[in-house]
Amino acid sequence: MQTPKRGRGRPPNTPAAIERRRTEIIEAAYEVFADKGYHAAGIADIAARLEIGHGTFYRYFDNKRDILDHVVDYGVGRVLALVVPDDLAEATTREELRAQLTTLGTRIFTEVVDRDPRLPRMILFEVTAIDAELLQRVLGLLETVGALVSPLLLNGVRRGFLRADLDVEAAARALTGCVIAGLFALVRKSMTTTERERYIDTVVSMICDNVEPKPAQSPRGRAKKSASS
Amino acid sequence: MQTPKRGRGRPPNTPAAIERRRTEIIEAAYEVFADKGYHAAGIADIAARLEIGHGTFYRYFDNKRDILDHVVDYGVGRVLALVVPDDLAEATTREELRAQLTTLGTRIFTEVVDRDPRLPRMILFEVTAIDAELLQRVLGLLETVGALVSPLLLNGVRRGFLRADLDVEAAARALTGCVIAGLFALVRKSMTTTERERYIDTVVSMICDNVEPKPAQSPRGRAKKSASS
Amino acid sequence: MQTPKRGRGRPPNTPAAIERRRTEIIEAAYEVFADKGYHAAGIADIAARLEIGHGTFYRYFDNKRDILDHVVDYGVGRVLALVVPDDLAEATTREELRAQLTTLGTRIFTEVVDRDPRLPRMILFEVTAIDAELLQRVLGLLETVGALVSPLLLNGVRRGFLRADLDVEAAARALTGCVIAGLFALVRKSMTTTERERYIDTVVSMICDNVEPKPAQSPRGRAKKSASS
Amino acid sequence: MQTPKRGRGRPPNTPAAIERRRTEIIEAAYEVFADKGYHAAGIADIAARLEIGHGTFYRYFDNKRDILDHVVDYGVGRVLALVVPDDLAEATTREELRAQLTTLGTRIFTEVVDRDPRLPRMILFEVTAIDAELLQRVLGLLETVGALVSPLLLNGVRRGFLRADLDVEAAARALTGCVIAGLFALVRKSMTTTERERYIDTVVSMICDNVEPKPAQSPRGRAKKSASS
DNA sequence: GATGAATGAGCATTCATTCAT
DNA sequence: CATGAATGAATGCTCATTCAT
Repeated sequence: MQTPKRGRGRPPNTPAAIERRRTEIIEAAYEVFADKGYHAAGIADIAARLEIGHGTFYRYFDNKRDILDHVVDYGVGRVLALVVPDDLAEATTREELRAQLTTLGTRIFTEVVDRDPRLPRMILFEVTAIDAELLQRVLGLLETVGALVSPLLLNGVRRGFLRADLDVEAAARALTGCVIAGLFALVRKSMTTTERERYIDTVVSMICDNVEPKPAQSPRGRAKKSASS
Repeated sequence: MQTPKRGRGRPPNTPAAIERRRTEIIEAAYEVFADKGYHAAGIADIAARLEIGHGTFYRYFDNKRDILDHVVDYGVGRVLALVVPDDLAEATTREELRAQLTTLGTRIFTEVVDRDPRLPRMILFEVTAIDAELLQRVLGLLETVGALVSPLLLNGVRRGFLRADLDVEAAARALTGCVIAGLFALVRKSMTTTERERYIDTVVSMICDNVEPKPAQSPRGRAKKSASS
Repeated sequence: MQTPKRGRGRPPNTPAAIERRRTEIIEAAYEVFADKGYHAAGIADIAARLEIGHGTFYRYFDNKRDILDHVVDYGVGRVLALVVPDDLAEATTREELRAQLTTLGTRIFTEVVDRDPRLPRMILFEVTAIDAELLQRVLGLLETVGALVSPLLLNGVRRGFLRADLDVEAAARALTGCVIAGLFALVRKSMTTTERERYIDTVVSMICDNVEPKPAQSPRGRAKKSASS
Repeated sequence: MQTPKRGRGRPPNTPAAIERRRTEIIEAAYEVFADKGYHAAGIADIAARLEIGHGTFYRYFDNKRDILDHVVDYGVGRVLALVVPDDLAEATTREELRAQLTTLGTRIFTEVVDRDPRLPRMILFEVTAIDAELLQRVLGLLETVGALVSPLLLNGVRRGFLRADLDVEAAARALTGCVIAGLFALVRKSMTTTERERYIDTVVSMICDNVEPKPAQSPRGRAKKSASS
């Protein structure tokens, strides 16, 4: 009955090999958690996927909860690697910024989501339910991501192609929210390329083409803010 | 062999009383789930909170999962009751819309969140992790809420105080995302009134003061929109 | 949700009415136990079948175990009524006995089993598993039934158309066993009329055409027993 | 949250050891079920009897119902091992058959029952009540046992020392029934050796000394059946 | 008398974790 | 180091029984 399945028998001795094993386990755990959810998944599932004994798991991680932190790192790392990278070049025109943000958005929805649609669900919904600490961690992560956008906006304000009185922090958070809403939508059901593009355009425009409120109906009032800047 | 002794019997006999009891249990479950999380919570906790036998729970709900649906209804109902209500009056000017949206945002962050900060966490993070069905349900709910905003925007477009080419659907979704980001921030840590106000202002402005992009590079060319407006 | 189903509202006041109610409950219990088995059946099932409150059950019977005794009585009573009755007339010839036994057997397999195939399963397999007492009771019942046959055989011996040295008790028990085997077979799967007849004939013949063993191999030896009789 | 401390770990690693453990558990389950009955018995009882954790039980069997099949195998195996074995030698005379059957009967009542009087009760009354499948299984088993006798009888018919028109199938079933009746009697109360012997003799004689019905007693009457039919 | 709301003992089952091999 | 056998805390759920109405 109990197939006396042989372990892999690849004994990691060197520090490097140990690290490799840890990574394997994390990846396996990611897969298992993504497929079945944290609670429904068992350590045995993870071990089975690697064809290692489940006792072995505990040689690399303290407990089930412990590995989750690493899985989050792994997942978030994957996102950031694909999204954040390079083009930190400061935009010099509104259109450059528009292009930057559009690229960013496209990447998130394409690179990330298409590569593994379970990822956003995993991070946003699976992990956040485990305990307060992980929730805070993920929320902090999102905040951090938002913080990455701030400089771009600040640069726009400084260079004058974004409205001078823009609350950069708030706008960055709003932008993050727009991304989240997009992810929510994708978790819910897939979107066509056109839908994605239009959504991204709309959001980017909300940032880039956001002008100071005109003195409303009031006839000849000069824009007050331009003066103050 | 079996010695089930007691049977005190405080009997909700009338349909009304039964409904009351159901509500009590739902509220208790809400509290327990909000405090300990769905998985950590036991039926016994819910029963204990009401000082009823845990068998009684099963007279009113089929099982642990069953009540969760009702808890969601209860939670969502609370939100909607506070937020959605009346002011369906169509805005006739940009400033009216701005006011409408600002009020809406303020309500969400104040009425809802201040009344029970656990509510958004419960709905967004606790419930969504249980199973695919509930996840879809919550996401659908958010979509629905977004759909409620569309008419407001569409009205603005029709009346000419929102940019003519606005993708109303996308903008509504973006707006929803901004709300979510705000809730995320509030789940993470409380915000000062000023912070909230500034965030709301920023978001509302992103919608209301979003103009059609100028012909890009073209130097000092007059904004075409200004002409059309 | 809980359809507040009204009780029958037929309040048994007179002793006769009370007895009628008891009988109703016993019959309902018989049905329920026969359908679902004693353990799988609940008091609620019995009550539901009669559309009475399940508390009412306890006004007529002490507990679940208690009613089983009555159900057995009811079931056994049905059998006996159909099988045992009248023709106690003493057979005067082997053929008369043969006819008597054949009739008896036919009745058991036809009247009883055809009328309710669940009955033998109920008595033999359901009830006997409950506890030692009921097991003994059913076994005693079978013994009793066997005892009813003894006189018929004894009569045969006395009149000389059954072998003189027949162990009447043992034969009666054997005959009972043959009936039981038949019932087992019927519980297992239905039998054609022909199969039944052949089985009955075979069994009856084993009783009626059972002669004293000849002195074994010894050729023409006189039957010793005939001398002793 | 989870503090599953222990993990002593006496490890049946080899397939042989695993099988041994399985057998231990089956035996323990047999004892427990025989003593308390299936429903009254708990997995904990079985585990306690072996002084193992009750979680261990589930390493070897899927669930409570699962092991019952094995317990039946175990019980039936014990019976068959003691009863069925060897002497397949074909009888050449009626007396040899008589001896064969007598031996068989004696074995059943002595070897089997004396060794563990609970066994027949277990198989016939405990197991058959669990569910339809097990009931059918046991009944099928009995049928099979009956089928083992058929050849013996058929042989007798062929050799001419059993009546030529014997319905071998029916007779085998009847014989099985006689054995069952004997077991019933033994479950009810013990029998003296003499009682057993007389019962066996009577039954065996019913088979071996069963002759074709004479044309009845009626003096010069032609065989009435041929006439009347 | 009838009712059914309430009750909680009881139990099967899961699975993270330990540790002897 | 790796393993997986053993473990038992923990929990959802059922249902016979009681008793206030």
